[in-house]
Parts: sequence; structure tokens; C-alpha cells
Amino acid sequence: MNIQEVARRAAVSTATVSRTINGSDKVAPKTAERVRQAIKELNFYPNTNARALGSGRSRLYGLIISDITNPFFPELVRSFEEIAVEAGQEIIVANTGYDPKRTEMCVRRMLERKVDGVAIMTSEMSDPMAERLGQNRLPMVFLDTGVAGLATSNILLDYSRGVDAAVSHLTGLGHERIGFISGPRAFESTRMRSDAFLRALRQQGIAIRDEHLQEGNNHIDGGSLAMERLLQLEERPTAVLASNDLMAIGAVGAIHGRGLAVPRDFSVVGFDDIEISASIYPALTTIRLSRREIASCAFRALYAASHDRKMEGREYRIAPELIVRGSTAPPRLDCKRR
Amino acid sequence: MNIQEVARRAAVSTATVSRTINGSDKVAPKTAERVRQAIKELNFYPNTNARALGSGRSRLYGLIISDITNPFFPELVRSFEEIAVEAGQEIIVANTGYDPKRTEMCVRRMLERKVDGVAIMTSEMSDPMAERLGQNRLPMVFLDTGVAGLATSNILLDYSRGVDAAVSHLTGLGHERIGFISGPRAFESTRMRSDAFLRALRQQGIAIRDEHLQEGNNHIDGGSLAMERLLQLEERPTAVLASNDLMAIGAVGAIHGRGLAVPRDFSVVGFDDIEISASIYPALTTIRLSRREIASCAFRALYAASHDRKMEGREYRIAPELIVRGSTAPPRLDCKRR
DNA sequence: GTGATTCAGGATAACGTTTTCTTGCGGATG
DNA sequence: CATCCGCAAGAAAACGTTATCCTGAATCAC
Repeated sequence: MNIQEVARRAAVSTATVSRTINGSDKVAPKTAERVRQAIKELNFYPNTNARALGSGRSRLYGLIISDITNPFFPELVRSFEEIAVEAGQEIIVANTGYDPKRTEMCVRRMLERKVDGVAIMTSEMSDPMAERLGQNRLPMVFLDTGVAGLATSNILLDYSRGVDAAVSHLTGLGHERIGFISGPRAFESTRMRSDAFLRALRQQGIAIRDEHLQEGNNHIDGGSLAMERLLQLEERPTAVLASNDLMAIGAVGAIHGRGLAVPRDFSVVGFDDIEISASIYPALTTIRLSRREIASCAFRALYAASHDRKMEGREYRIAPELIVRGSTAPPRLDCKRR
Repeated sequence: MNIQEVARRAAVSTATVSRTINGSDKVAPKTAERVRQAIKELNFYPNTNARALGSGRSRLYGLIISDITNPFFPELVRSFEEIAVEAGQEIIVANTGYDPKRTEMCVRRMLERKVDGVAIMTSEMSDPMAERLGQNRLPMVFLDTGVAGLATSNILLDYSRGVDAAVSHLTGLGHERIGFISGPRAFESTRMRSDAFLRALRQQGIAIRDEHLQEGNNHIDGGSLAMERLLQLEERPTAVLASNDLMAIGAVGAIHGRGLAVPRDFSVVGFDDIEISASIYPALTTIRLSRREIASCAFRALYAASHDRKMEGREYRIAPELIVRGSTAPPRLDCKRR
């Protein structure tokens, strides 16, 4: 079943069938109708590979993430797919598994598939790799890394906005000792979030104590461990900001495991607003990083660049937003006094 | 950059280059080496679309799931991708969003992309749709639904095995009143899990009380609500089995919200063993449904069928396994007595 | 009425591979 | 020495579209 059979049945040339399928205005309404009829009768659907080969456009966007198992990503993937399908494109996602070697393979696969653009939502992309990509004049969009340039755009997360709001919220409640659980120091994203936190404290005139800064591993267990360390301190913080929700959940678990309660004894604030955060008990106060918004920016960037390849990329800025829920409250008085 | 340039540089024909790339044994070692050299020098990578068009094989498997946001799926997707990439294939995943109309579109997209096979891990697939797929002689594998046939296989989950183990575990601890939180009655998977539970109770000689069977929505909040209802009962169960982990987590939240504790006052058992279950507090005892195993079966089924299209599909059986963690313990004595 | 101008639609050459025939050629066989 | 065989490698025909030219008819201006 191919375009020729359709052409024969509709008594037109294959060119006309192709034009009809692609919605060209160079075909008379009644002819188009005849073609559509034939397509329906034969239950024809075009071969994407041939289309891509003929036109040079694959109608495919690549999405590179580190690990779909990280709860930050599923919503991003879903949003991106939804938007793409809406626009008649498809997506192909690849997990790098935080491994540069696999990242290289992912990129290669994208190139081989002749994607129309690729969204790189992970920081394992080394500069030489990014450059190699750039040489292919492939529309790209990075999250929080790289620089905009020819056909490559950039989504910047304004961490400070979110962290400032969170810290204000806590000081507003009366907290004066605020702890921070960071991700692994090696990660770029860790540095950005930590910096934003330190800046916020300084701005609010709160003293920074080194022992209140604990390193986690971006997972629940690391959050628990980091919280345990904070709990053993002589001068414990009364509130804790974790640099992602998973660690915040771990911190809550550690607190409860000690027979203490959130938010009675400690306030906890997360980061990301993964889906589960809204429904656990207590519901997590957190800094939302809208995955839908990220996906939308990424798509717009790729779409624009893939339709005009000599276009300069631009920068998109996304402001996180504080979502206040049940895990924050004023500190206990006896703590406050101490 | 195409195969011709490589051919010219290596002073061979395009056919030989193609053969070399595909590892044919019809090319002399030293010629192959020369070709590989040329490929490396030119930094050549083949065009997948042309390959697919020429050979009729896309090296692409489709994976249809309901919603990547459902924590059951990410691990399945990752495993499937890993296995596929290992074998030189790629995957393209589509979310149906539990919507039959979108499911139809997903199927169509798979057909257009000329996938070598499709794994349908969702139950929104209506029979006529499945039939339309079957007519294309496309290798398929279903999870828990449909029947094996020409080129279509089937993965069956042996719910009873897992549920029996869980119920035995609970009765072994001394529980005599066991509640059950099911998914929405409309779902096929709900029926299967519920039936397995009722069978297990009957087998263990435990009375079944209708009010101990509560319907949830497969999400955390539904689990909480269902648990609330169980807590208001005059004769509360002392243990609860939820038909997925999310609802079990919700149940734990509801129990804690009432000032009670798990497993001191209630034992809770989940189903699926999603990643988070191991690290929350208390860690969830649950019936593991290995996504890795499912992915592996699905891949094997597709791989076999796509390499020999006139092969009859087979049935794969997967036995869930009880993972005992911290959310189960003997019932409180005062409860037991009552 | 003549030439210019649209415009629908046909012919056909790409697109970059794979694959099926062929074709030499060197060596084994009788 | 003639013949056959095996085997590496080349020529060229698919594969199913899209896109670039063309063509011929109809419309229009003058």
C-alpha cells in the first residue's frame, strides 16, 4: 500500500496525492476530496521514513534526559510529548543515565534519526559534544547550561526568585535558623541552588553556619541522612530547605523517625514540586519548577529554530514559584527561645 | 555526507560500504578495515530513514503506556530502552493518557513509523484496534490482556502468587481482619487484583467482610480516603493490602494523620514496589512486580517475532514477589483480643 | 484576437540506503 | 589445460515519498 495506489484510485498523479496529504493549496477542492476519499477507502497511511528521506524533515524532536526514573522528568516528558503531538511532531526520548559515554550514544542516535531538533535537559553534555552537535546546524535547546547561539536556545531557571520566596516565607513565620540540604557537590545544578540559598540568607540578614549546610544525594535516603546530621547538631535549625523534593521527603521521614513531627517541630521546604509532594502527609511546601513551562519553552525554541535555521536562538527565563502547603509552620517557642 | 563519499574515499562501491556497516561476512577483512577507516575520517553516520526505507526494518520498537507520570511506568520504560539499545534497537514511547482516541493516534503513529514491533502495556487497547494492528502482521506483545497469536505474545502476571504470599505473611503475623483498597472498579487490572485477594482470603479461611473492601483511585489521595473509611469502621481491620503502592502510601498518611502509627497500630502492604516505596518511612512491605522482568519479556517477545514473522507468539508468566519491609508487624494485642 | 498570466496538476529526479543480480578472478578439480 | 566453483566486490534497481520543473488550459488585458 503506497501513494501510487492511492493516485491510481483517485485518478491523479502521486504528486497530487502528496500535495493533498501535506495540505498544499495548489490542489482544487474537489480533487483533494477525491484523493481523501481514496485514502480512506484504501486505509492508507504514509511511510514516515520515505517522507523524512524525501523532505529532509523527520518531524521528530529528540529529548535527552538523565533518567526517566528521576521524578522530575516524567512530567516534563509528558508535557513535551503532548505539545509536540499537538503540533504534528513526535518525540524520541533518550536516557543518559548520568553517563557521558551513553550521552554520546544518545546524541549519535538523534543525529542518525535526523531529528529536527533536540532538547537537552541534562547537564552531562560536555562542551565538545555540544559543539559537535552545533556543527550539524541542529536546532538545540539547553536547560540551565550552555549559551544561546545560531539555532540554539537556552532556558534559564531563576533559582533566586524561588529560594528568596521560600526563605522569606520561613523568616516570616519566625524561623531564624534555616538549614539547607544540597545535592551532590559535583552537579552544576547543586551549585546554582546552593548559591541562591546563600544569597537569600545574606539578603535577609541571617547568619550562615557551615554545619547547617549538609550534602545529600538527590534521593530520599540521602535526604534522611543529611537530616539526621542536622538533628544531631547542638544548635539545630528550626527549618530546612532541601534542594529537591525527594530529599525533603527523606528529611520528613528522618524527623518522624525520631519521634518528632513536621511542621510542629521542624518546617521543611522542598524544591521542584514533583507530583507526589502534594499528596503525602504532611503535604510538602515547595518551590515549584513548572515542567509544563519548561517543556513549552523548549518546544517553542525548537519549533522556531527548525522552521528557520538561520535564526539566532534566544533565552527563555522561567521563574519558580513558592507553593505553601502543610510542611511549614511557625517554630516551636522553646526552640525559638534557645 | 553520505555513503557515496565514503565509498569514493575507500575506493569501493556503495554496496561494500553498506555491507561493512551491517557486518556482512562477504567483505574481505582488509577492505572492511579500509572502509571503517574512511568512515572514521569522514565522521560518517548513516541516515536511519534511508536505511529503514531500503531494508524495510526500522530498528525501532514502539512502547505504548498509559501515562509516564504513573510511577509504575518509568522503570519499565528505562529497562525496555536499556535492553533495546543494547541490542541495537531504539524505542519510541507514546502515552495514551487513558484515552482511547489518543490510543488510536498512538497506534497510527507507530504504524507510520514502521516500527518493528510494539509493546502495549496499557489496557485502553480496544479489541478492534488490536485487530487492526494484527492485520498489519506487526509483532505485538500485550501485558495482561489479549491473547497470543501469530506474531503476538502475551505477558501474564500471576497476581495470586503475590497476593497469597502477602496474605500468608499477614496471617502469619497474627492478623485476622485484613482490609483491601482496590483501584477503580472500571479497570481490568482492578478486577484481577481484587479477585486474587478474595481467593487468598478464602483459601486461608478468613471471613470476607464487604465493608473491609474499599475502592480507591490508584492515587495517593484515593488511598487516604479509602483508609479513612476503614478507620471509621466499628470493627477495623488490623492490616490493609492496597492494590498499588501509591494508595498504600496514602493509607499510611491517613493513619499517621489520625495520630496512629504504622506498623504499630496497622500493618500496610502495597503492590508494585515502585522505587519510592523502599525509602519512605516506614519502608513499605509490598508485592513486587518487576518492571525489569516485564520489559525483558516484552523485548524478547518482540525480538523473536520481528526476526521471524511467521512465528507463533507465546505466553510469558511473571510471578510477583513479596518484599517484606517495615510497614508490617504483629497486630496490637488489644486489637487482636477484641 | 493575440499575447501575457494564472493555476491545477503531471513527469520525474532526487533523497540515502539495501539488496539482488552480475562480473571478474584466483584457485581447485578432473 | 580446460572447466567449474567460490567469493569478493561492483552496477543498478528497488524502497515511498517530496519537490522541482513543466505543460496545457483557462482567464485576462488590451
